[in-house]
Amino acid sequence: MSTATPRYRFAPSPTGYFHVGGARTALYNWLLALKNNGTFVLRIEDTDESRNQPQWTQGIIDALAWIGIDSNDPHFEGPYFQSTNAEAHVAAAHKLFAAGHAYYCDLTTEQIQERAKAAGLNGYDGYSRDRGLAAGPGHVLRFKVPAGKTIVHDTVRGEVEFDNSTIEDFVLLRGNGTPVFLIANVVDDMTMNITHVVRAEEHLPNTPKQQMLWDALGVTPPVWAHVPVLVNEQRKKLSKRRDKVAVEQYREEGILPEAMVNYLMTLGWAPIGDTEIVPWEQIVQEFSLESVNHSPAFFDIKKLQAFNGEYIRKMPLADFVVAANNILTSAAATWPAERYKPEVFAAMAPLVQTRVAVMAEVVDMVDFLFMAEPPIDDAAFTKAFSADFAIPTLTQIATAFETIEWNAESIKQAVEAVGTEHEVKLGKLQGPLRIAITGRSVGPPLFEPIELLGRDESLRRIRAALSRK
RNA sequence: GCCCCCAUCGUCUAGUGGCCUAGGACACCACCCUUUCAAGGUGGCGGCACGGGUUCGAAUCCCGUUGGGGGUGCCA
Repeated sequence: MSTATPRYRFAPSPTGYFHVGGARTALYNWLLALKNNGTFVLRIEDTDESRNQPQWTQGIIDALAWIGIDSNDPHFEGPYFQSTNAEAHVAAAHKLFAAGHAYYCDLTTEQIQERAKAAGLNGYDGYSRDRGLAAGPGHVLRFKVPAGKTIVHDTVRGEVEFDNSTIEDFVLLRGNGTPVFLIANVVDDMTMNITHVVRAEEHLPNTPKQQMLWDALGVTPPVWAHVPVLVNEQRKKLSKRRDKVAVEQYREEGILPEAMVNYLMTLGWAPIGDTEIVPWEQIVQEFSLESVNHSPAFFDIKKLQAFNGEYIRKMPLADFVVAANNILTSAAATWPAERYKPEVFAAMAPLVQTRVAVMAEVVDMVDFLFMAEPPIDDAAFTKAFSADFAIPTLTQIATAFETIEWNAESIKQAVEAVGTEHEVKLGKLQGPLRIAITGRSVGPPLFEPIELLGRDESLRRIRAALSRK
């Protein structure tokens, strides 16, 4: 509740690739820091014995940078590592013990369960509260939850009341003396002078416990805010196991960071007016925690892609060409690298830009220009060549192609002339031609790429298709 | 089981007691445009979970029901 510079924090654990839900939480904290001229503190919560991998930390920093959270920005502070502060966590726990707010217990998990079962209760019953145990191997330190109620003031949800009798005496220090998340998290927030804790709703049940810790340690708790979780189509919290949640994966597919950020911000919140596609600056200006929804939001990949398509179309052509070149020269390319011709793609780019929702799609859109033998879709081939006009018109088109001036306009005219003669509309007529040239039944407009491909290669492909039958 | 949160078109949302005959976006459908496919344009389909209150008046306030979700670790 400090009146000084607000300090927000994002505290992920480095247990894998970066989760879109984490991205959203980070974004909230970041934009609040920007909006209120505060600080965004990155703290890596790496105290899990087994699941941490150092390389994930860099992954987090890279992913944050990708969505615009720049570690060089003056609003950014960190990263800090929770494991570094283990001594402070233990010290705080000892302080709690010394002050009578905590006690040691030697019961094993199995014994606790047995007792609970016998008593018809659930969870730990406070058995060791008054046994006066000292620290020792296998003794956990538990917090002595006081009687009464704990009221959490949550910026997004209002007041949430918990009856302390429903909260068991939770563990602060493990049997081996190491601190547990609840205390580590609180002590770190304290030492880092965090004023606002903005995190996902799954932490709401932890909050009364943490608030009791702040109180017992004699420090005013921060402002709490719990934003709703992101869910999948089954309305379950997004999970690494069954859902596509890796930010890195979306990046690789060619989701633009601006689109990802904009989309994420429309989950649980909406900018003023009838437009959802808005610049980040506007979001920073209009956003408030008080206005975020209270219910979980479905992370809809289709809509993300629609946003992305719109962002792609809004890009200046030159930027689009650069972005596409990155994909086209990456491992995603389906042709030998030396066959790629940037100038050929550049000529095609305007025709491609309105036709892709994610950048990865440009590969299939132009592959026939760079592959020596683009594979032919058999079903599409059979269908296109089953028309009785197919062979005669295509044959005639080939003949015309031998002598016409070689540019898109006259190529189009030549094809149209054949269509007029056979009374076949251009839409139908181009079917066999398209298959012959591209191997597919759909794609970008045909005549420009035919020009780009060149007379000889175009004729070769048409004749190959003709003799395929 | 227990604790907590939540509830507007299929989905994301606008809406903070009269401006609501409930607005927009994605998806879907139709038409226009058109060189296939897109893009663009126009139009359409479709919603306040239910039941009680409060009020002159309720999507908006209260209670209950139902339905969802989260948590319930010596994980974070």
